[in-house]
Amino acid sequence: MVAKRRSGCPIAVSLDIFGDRWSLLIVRDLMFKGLSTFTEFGAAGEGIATNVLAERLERLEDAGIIERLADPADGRKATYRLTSKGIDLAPVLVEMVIWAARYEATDAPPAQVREMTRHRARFLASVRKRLR
Amino acid sequence: MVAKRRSGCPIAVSLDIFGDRWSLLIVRDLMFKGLSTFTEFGAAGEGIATNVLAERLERLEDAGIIERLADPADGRKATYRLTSKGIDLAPVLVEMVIWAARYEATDAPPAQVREMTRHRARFLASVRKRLR
DNA sequence: CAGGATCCGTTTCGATACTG
DNA sequence: CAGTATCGAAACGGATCCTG
Repeated sequence: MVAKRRSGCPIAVSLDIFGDRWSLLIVRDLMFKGLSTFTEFGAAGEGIATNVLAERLERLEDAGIIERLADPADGRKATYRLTSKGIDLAPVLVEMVIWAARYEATDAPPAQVREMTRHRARFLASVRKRLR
Repeated sequence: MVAKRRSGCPIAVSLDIFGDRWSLLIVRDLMFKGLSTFTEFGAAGEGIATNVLAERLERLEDAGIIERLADPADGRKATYRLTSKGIDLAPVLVEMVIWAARYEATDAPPAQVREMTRHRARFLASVRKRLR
């Protein structure tokens, strides 16, 4: 990891998360789709390779955005979930979804997207409650 | 450019913008720093190479997020500015800045960041007004 | 000189195969 | 199931060159 360069604007320091396609998708899957295991991310994403997935999960964990919970009964099994820092990414994700639904979506937005758009605050509250 | 894969969630279709570090920085520079020329982006960013900058400007223009305005008097000179689609990225950027300022910023947030955090709606309105 | 385009060595990515 | 190892392909960044 290269040392962070200084900048007047704090967006810059978070580019490792925001500037990466896979990290964002993993957070989305955790936040909106209720996924939590390695295999689920691999299957549900848009085709992330296993090595890349492993590296991004580690990076997100190092950044304190997700935490890894090893199953005490079965060492092989592990689940991931968002930390409070990760949950606080919800407004960012929601704004992305709203923007994308408006300008980029090709098919009709699903119900969840409509809920985000029409009742943003209520939707955010329900996400927080569910993930906590 | 690879064909877009289908997905239930519209974030996926916008990864060309959201999943790229440089595109995000260019939009930020246009939106919050008032930059508008090739050279300004190159100097003010965190060290983007000219070839990469040229390609991202083209990509953002193709996506309809920025538009290129050639100076009719001086063919050498060109300025870029956000389209309305690009301006509508403001809420996303603002949420990113707020999040980053809370969790990642190492130095005290500048005045602009405080304004975003404390008076989000007012700040967004002023951005819209200035960029229109 | 501004705004790129081209070339090229290096890094990173990603698909597949493999392993505890 | 949850990841490593490998390796070719793509992207990056730096320098330089081109064009108006």
